[in-house]
Amino acid sequence: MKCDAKVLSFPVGQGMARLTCSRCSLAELCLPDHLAGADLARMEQLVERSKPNRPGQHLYRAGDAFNEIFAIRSGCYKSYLIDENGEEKVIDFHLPSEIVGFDAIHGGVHVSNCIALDIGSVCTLKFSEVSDLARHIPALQNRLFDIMSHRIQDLEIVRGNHGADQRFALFLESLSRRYSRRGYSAHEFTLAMSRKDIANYLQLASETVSRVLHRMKSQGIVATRRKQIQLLNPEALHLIAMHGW
Amino acid sequence: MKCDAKVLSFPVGQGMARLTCSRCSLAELCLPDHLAGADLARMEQLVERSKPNRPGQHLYRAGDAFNEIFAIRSGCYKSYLIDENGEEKVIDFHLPSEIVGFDAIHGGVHVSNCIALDIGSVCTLKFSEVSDLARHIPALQNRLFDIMSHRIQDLEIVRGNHGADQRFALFLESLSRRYSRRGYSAHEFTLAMSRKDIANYLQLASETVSRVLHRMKSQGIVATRRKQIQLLNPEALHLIAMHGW
DNA sequence: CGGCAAATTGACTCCACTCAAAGGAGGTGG
DNA sequence: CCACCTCCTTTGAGTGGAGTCAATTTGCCG
Repeated sequence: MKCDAKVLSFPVGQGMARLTCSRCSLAELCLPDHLAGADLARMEQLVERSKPNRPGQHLYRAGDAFNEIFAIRSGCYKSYLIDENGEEKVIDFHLPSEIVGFDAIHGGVHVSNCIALDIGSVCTLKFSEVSDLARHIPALQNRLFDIMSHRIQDLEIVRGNHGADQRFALFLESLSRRYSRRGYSAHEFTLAMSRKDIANYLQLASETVSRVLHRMKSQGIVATRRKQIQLLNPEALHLIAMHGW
Repeated sequence: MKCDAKVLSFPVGQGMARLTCSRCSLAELCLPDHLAGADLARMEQLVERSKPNRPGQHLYRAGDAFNEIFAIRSGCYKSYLIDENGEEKVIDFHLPSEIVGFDAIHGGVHVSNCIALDIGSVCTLKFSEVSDLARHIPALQNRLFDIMSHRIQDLEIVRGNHGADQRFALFLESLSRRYSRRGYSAHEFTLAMSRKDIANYLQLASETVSRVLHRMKSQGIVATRRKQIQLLNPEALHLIAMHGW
């Protein structure tokens, strides 16, 4: 269990600053958005920075007691369910600054699983402390409602009966948008998840994802090398995302 | 526009009680669950009872400013989107005690539409007032988080790549469960929505819904007369819901 | 009764799944 | 360092289930 978690959590003075929300580049996309001054300071005291997760490590599993929510600091995480037949169902992928765990407030027990797809780290917050604090800081309460509302919006809007190409194009556009908002390139990024995971998420067979990708590559819309993907023709991609092939 | 809304909202003394949360049979499924005494009284003051909605009347439309959430008192409502091609996409159906509007907190503007499918009525609550009050009543804040979390859970879990029969069976079971919790029969209820709406919601063609229904009727699993449906063999229905046909 | 919309039924098509096999990438141990 | 193994990905061929188109029946409301 030897790892440099301590170094990350409590860096040793000089040069490297302590990682606080106020210094975090993701703060404005994350929980403390619209918080400042004393409010931000109080909020920061609730944050516990965990040691990095290795690929395959779980943040939580279905059945675990719900106590905390997690703000993703780095890496890519996957939420999934195991259905009554033992089949895995990918719910969503999560990128830095996104917050996971809200689906477990109701019932007090996690219903989904969350696993790291690559090396990544999260900030951990006891939900009871966050909600207590929210009663004293309206902006924080608003922020919590806003995040959950946003999640509901996303889930409601995703529902849609599209063809395979359209679904995949929408998926790429979603990733592109989210990456670029976080300061990464909108046109070249890493697909941290396997084709199988993508397929499962999009409710397609993994072979179909391969074929879609092949079609898009042959038309010069995207290029791939290993897990890297480039969007060479975002306009064409957008057309597919809108009106199918 | 002549209707007896007034009678429903402000009944005239004798016999019929004023409709307050404390006297509402749906209270424990609705927003004021776990509230009592003075807290419940303060909460009730925020509630505004609207006049009944006629079929086809909108509670809100996409683009409307978001100010209030609605607790459904009676009737069946439908949430839907209009996509970029002008196609309607049914998000969900809502039964009494369910609360709609949470998806509009983020952005402050409604993204979905909500329409009455039959005669029904709702309680209206200004969200800003509710959230202000929630800061003083922890149980109310918890309740709000709980309801939104529950909604997220439901939306996450529904995602699934099933066959037509399985999807329809799951739909019937969901309605059955919800109706029975509300004191209605679990085995006989009204499908307030059209076949087209059901099909749209389940992401099927309406013809497919007809065929599924035909198959189930011919096997004695359900019976229909007009919009009424009876579940004659819930066990068989459950098998279909679990493992497909 | 008449007219219109919703629901059903039938015939045909097509897209995505399944099954199957080959090609690559990464990891392990000798 | 290479051989081997395994898992992931890609590619191909054939099938099936749901969609589409079209015609008919049923129910609804004036």
